[in-house]
Amino acid sequence: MPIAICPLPSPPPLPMSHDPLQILSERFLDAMRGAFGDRLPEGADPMIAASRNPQFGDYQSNAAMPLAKALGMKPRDIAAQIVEKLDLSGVAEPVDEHTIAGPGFINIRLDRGALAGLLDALDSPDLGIEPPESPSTIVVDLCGVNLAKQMHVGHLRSTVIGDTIARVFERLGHRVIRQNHLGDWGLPIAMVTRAVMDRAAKGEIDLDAIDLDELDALYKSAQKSCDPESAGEAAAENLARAKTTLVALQSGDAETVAAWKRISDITVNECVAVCARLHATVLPEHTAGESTYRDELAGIVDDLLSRGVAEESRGAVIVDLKDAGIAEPLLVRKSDGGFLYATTDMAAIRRRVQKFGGDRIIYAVDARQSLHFRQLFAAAKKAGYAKRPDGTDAQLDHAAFGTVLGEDNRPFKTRTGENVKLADLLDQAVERAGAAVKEKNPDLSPEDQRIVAEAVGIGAIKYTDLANDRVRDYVFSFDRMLAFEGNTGPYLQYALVRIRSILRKAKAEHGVDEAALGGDGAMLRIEAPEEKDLALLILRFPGVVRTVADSLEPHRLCGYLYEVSTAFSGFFQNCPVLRAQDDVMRLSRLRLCRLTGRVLESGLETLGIVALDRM
RNA sequence: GCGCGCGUAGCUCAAUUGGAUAGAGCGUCGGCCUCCGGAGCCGAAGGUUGCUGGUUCGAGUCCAGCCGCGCGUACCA
Repeated sequence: MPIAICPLPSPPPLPMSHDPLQILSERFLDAMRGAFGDRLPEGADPMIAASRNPQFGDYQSNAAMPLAKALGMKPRDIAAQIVEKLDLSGVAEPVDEHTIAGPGFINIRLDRGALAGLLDALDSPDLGIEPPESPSTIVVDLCGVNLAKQMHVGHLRSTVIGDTIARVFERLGHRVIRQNHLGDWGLPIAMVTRAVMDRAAKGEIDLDAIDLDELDALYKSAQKSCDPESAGEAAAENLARAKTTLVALQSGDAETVAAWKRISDITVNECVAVCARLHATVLPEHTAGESTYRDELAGIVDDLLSRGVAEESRGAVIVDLKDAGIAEPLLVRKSDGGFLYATTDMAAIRRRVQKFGGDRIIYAVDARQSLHFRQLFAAAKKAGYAKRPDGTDAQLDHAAFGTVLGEDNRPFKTRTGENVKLADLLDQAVERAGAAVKEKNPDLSPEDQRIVAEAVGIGAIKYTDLANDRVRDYVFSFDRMLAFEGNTGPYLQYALVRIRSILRKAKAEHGVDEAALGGDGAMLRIEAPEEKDLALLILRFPGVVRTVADSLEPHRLCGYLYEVSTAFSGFFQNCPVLRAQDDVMRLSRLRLCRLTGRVLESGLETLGIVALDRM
């Protein structure tokens, strides 16, 4: 098909996207083709971006500079020729002396009518995020609790970050499969199972009534009893009994399996309850314990050996990864014949890609396991376990996160060096939030205060965890996250509360129903600078959600929502809504409020943070 | 030793994946309530982005080498 050398006299009228980045990209690409024709390099990018500084317009194209070399021209001349062919009718203001600036930046200012039109188009049920033409299947590994152990801060990050990543892909219309890779197999599990069975036999515990706190204590004492350092002579015998229990468990001994199952149920129930309180979608059906792979492990190793992917070394079986640039091999079988977590993880990749149809497998796991995942991913690809039906490999990502630190900059622990129980941490946040709510809004009923405290306290913890750059460590501080100032969860919740308050009042005092504000009910008029700032931000929403999906960095959504909230505050301060000069302006501003509120609602929902009517 | 990560205002953190004059909050100083929720808004001061080179029109961002901190590094998970 021949390429049109001449610029089209008018842009194609349809389809009209509401994403300015896309519209401008198309217009600029047309202009670039018009200006340079066949000389335009393959894949030349208009490089449209929202401008950081209002003085440089609303959007800018940085296309001219990279083209300088290929075209053998000065960037400013290139920019001039692009602008010459540029048709921005119906989108942006005409060019002026500021259009080309610096080395060759092309600055664009949307015209007010187009801005309103774009906002209007975005004001759809999906807020400008259309379902993908072909949805992908995304598997998210999250939570990762261990049998007979309470959830602690380490699980907080995996659960919160993993759930948010899952929500982002769901928001974009993809199919998401959550996997809680429960640590329910192996020698440590056998130790605690043995301990539980012994105590039950002696009548010291009641298996029907035992709770996770007791199991947690038993887990620790069982570990100690097998450690020569603390148990001395008895350790060897205890360890031997644990190994015997492991064999019994593996061979399906009814009594052992029953005890193990009971421990598992208690753990999963408690985990699901904590996750529910965290407002994170982790349900019993997402549980995929290591035990569910137990029958595949021998086959995995045999398969790897028979195809030459793995080899024997020092009595163990390894996958050599030097060709992938990794010095350390992946161990898939110990010299005593036992399997390792790497073996299980290999089986998990195979299941997730080849059985579940995963296109992208994402692990929300501590950064300290980086090497393990580099090895695992390389080995899985080498073995072909990540291969999709079309022959290409699924994308494997380790969404690594840093450590939660205490005020002393050491990993967050109690004074005695124990892990902090996650449920206790949540209680404390809710209690502190409750005190603040009581002080700031004493008129709320006790019941409402309780609901608000729960949403604010939990939201504050989650938001802090999500708002920091994922891979960095961060310092846990109730005071900072509950200060209700700056980039915090409560600030976003408050911004939304104010919006909802206005909408309630609009109905009560002006009879304006919220539903009537969509579509033709209220014409948008974007005039004041604060209105324009807010409008431009709202238009960025779909792009931000996609960026989070690409980068797996939820903090980008947090930062964006914070910007929307501050822009709304500026608007709210300077632009009277209910007391606007006339009905048209009032309706326009109410609609802008509602649209802002919908972006915040959708954003908070994607972060898994509860939106409130009052606080 | 080797590998991975991090280093940005006094403190806690951003910076549209290489774009223009590095931005927020806290703290400090100064303003804004006959006004839709003040848990708010506006302003001021505060920076050699750990150091030194390099790549290019352009570097907090990429590369190399140092410095500092953290975490890993063959049979725990």
